[in-house]
Parts: sequence; structure tokens; C-alpha cells
Amino acid sequence: MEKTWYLKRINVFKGMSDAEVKHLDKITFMKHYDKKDLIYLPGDVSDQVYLLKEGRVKISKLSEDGREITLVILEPGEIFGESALIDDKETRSTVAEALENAYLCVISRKDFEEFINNKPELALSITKLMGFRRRQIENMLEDLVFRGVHERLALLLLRLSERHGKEVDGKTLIDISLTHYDYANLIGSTRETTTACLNDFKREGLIEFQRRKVVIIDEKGLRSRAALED
Amino acid sequence: MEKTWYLKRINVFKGMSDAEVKHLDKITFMKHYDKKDLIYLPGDVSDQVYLLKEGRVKISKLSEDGREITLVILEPGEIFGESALIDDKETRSTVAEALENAYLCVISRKDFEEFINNKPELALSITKLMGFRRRQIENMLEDLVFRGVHERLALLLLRLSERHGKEVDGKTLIDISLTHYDYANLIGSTRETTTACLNDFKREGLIEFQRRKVVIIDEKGLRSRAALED
DNA sequence: GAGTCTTTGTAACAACACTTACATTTATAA
DNA sequence: TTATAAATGTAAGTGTTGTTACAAAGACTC
Repeated sequence: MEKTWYLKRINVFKGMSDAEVKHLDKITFMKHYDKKDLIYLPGDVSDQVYLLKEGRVKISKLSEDGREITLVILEPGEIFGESALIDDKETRSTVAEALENAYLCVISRKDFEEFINNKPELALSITKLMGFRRRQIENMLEDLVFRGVHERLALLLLRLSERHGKEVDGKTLIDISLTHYDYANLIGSTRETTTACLNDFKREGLIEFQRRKVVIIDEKGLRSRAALED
Repeated sequence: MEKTWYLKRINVFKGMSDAEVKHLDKITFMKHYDKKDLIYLPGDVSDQVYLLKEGRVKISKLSEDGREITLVILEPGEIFGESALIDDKETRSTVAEALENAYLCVISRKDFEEFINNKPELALSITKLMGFRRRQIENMLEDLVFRGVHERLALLLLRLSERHGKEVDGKTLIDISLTHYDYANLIGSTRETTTACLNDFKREGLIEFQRRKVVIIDEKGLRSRAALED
């Protein structure tokens, strides 16, 4: 598969000329990761930026005792590890893990900075991306403080359906295979409580399961479950 | 008081020439806020960026039922409202409130963007700032999920002492007047539990109160209280 | 300086969610 | 296909934190 095909659709690179894409292509190399492979770990030096071409990647924070809170699940076309651009000699504060088999484009911090330097619009895109992700995290924080587990889970499912959902005859399939453990980490809860909540929603006829995927049957119902704890 | 004096020490503007500061001065106007005045509210249009010259400003998120979680307390010299740069026609998702009498420099988004356009280093500073603040929020999120109230409060006090602290014969005075309600909002807890925790720390000889300020007596003790709930 | 509003102290009670502990089902690998 | 590991279901028990409800102290205003 041709790398440039992907590069063009990486959102921050949208609107780039073919020549620019070609140049980017030169300073980039491709790397494959199997499902469950770690791309970087807390403490690793932040000297690379990644473009996710295929597969999905999960970015999480870890506690000393092995607990995990997931900040975001990335879709193909998204850039990550961009905090490498912020500071020299900074180290990663998160883990990046491939949720599925994944192909990445890797760029060294140095090359990427050079590449950006003459492209103010690109720099702006990166800034906007930073700001956007910051707002995402702020919203997670808000939910964590103001809402209970049922609400958070309902909200999560609705957001996942927006981001990774596929319409199938009225219903919405959330097209990622996640374990209950994964869901728990996305809402800052435990596996057991999350299992219970998911089954509550199923019993209420709001969702159903398809292998390891969730199908939203009653979006409106979920929505009211998300808005105000009943 | 001369505005330019301040402009030079706003961190993102560090290293700017006098001419540039002068230009910035032209597109800027000063505004005063009394203690408890609101600078912007959720829903307001994000068309201005602020430079905090004097006083302190608190940035918070609000819930529908009036609860509050504080994201950061800004010191003189810091820029805020910079998310206005991210998107046209975007509205504020947070409140900004003056904790003390405050002087701000106000710049319209448009002017600021123009000003930045020819200054790649400044654009980079802004990007770094975004990234930095994102990491702060990520750390708050982490604490909220992984730690209990005592730990979070101990951590908060240590962080406040780094950021706003003044050494006074061995002890560290946290030189901001905050109510217990404010502390609660900073750690995502309630006023009552926070009062209780503060008094626990006092009884343990870790801190003492000076009017509405906290003095850290036993930093090491606080540190161990922050690391692992005893 | 008196009165009012704000802030702080405290305690009983309730509740949501975490722990712990297994059983059972479903994947994955040999 | 079988063996082994991973993921899910469920329930009882516990605990931290939030809730509710006042009383008292402190701060600000007229």
C-alpha cells in the first residue's frame, strides 16, 4: 500500500500540495504494530511523532499499581505523540498501545519541526489539534466529577458511536472490539461495575452486544440516561 | 502603571524586541476587574485573548446544577483565553473569574492572529503553552481517578506551594487567599470533606492556617501523605 | 458598632461504587 | 481439538465520600 495515499488524508495535512506530501514522504518511515503492541511507554524519550494510517491506537495513563485510564482512542488518519514537539528532552507521560494491527508513519521530532517551520498553516493546525484535545480531556474531567458511572458510560457509548459508529438498519454499530476492561478505563471505573452497567443498559433495551461490539438500539433512551441519572 | 512593563514579562512574549512590544501595545487595551468579577462565561463568544498583568484569575468548569471544578489558577504574567485562537465562532466552555482585583490586557482574536502570523517563534510558544496546559489537565484527570481526597489535597497544597509559595523561615506560605470551597473545587471534592481533610492535616502538624492562607510546616509529611494514602 | 452575609466546624446518615471472590463463558494457541 | 488463557457474570460486604443539617466564628457593610 502506498504511503502517500494515506498522508494526504491525515487531517492536519489536508490541503497540502503533492510536492509537500512527497517531501513529507521522504522524512517518514512506516512501521507495523500487532494488536496489543506498545508503541511507546511512560518514560520513553519523546522524539518522534506518529501518523496513524491503519488500525486503532489507545492512549492511556498508568498508575503505579497498574491501573489505567484511557484518554483517547485514535482512528486512522489521526496524528499522535505530538507532545514531542513541545519540549526537547521531554519524556512520554502516557502509553500508546495498538488496539488492532496498525500501520504508522513515523517522523523524528527534528524533521517534523523543520518541515513545519516554513508552513505556518500547518503549525496552526497542530496548535488547533492541541487545543482540541485539551478540550476533550477537560470534558472527561468534568464528567468524572459531575456524573456517576451510568451517566459516564451512556455518554461514552454515544460519543463512541459518533466517532466510530456505523449505521446498520436504524441501529448504530460501534465498530470497535473493546473488552469491558477497556470501557472501564475509558470512564474511570472498574471492570465489574462496568459489566454491571452494560448489562443494565441491555436489560433496559438500550443496547445489545455483537461479539465484542456494542450496538445502540435506543439512542434516545441512552441519551436520557446520559443527561440525568434516573 | 505602564502596560509595556508587563508585556515584556508575559512568558510567551519573552525575548520580544521593543518594537514588537510597542506594536503589541497598540493592538491591546487594559481592563480592570474587581475581585469576584467574571471575565467570561460559558457560552460567550471566544473572540479575545487575555494577558494577566496583576491579580489572579481562576478558570473553572460549571455543571448545570451550579457545581464547579477549577482547572487552573493563573498568576500575573500568564496568558489565557487562548482557545479563542483555535476556532472561529467558538464559544467559551469555561468561566474565568478574578480571584483578586486584576488588571488584564485584552487583545482581539483577529489582531492577535495577525500579530502571530509573522512570528513563528511566538506561534511555537503558544503551541507549547497549549500542550503544557493539556498535560496539566491530564494530570488532574489521573489524580481524580487514581487517588483519594486526602492524597489529592496534599498534592494540591504541594503544587500550590511550588507555584504560589513564599519561603518564610523554613515554612512555606501559600500566598493566595482561598476558601475551603475553592480548595474543594480544585480537587473535585466538596466543601465539607475538604474542611475535614484540611483539619486532619492541621492536627497531624503538616500545615497551619494564617487568615485565609495555608502555611506548609512539614513538607515531607505532606509529601508522604500525597504519595500513598496511609 | 450592629447587623448581615460568608465561611468554617462537625456529625450522623446514606449511597454509590470499589473489593473480593468465584463460576461460567468465550477466545486463543498448541 | 483440546488445553489454556482471557473475558464476562454476579453477588455479598465494605468504605470513602457526598449529603443534610446546624452552630459558631469571622468578615464585610451601612
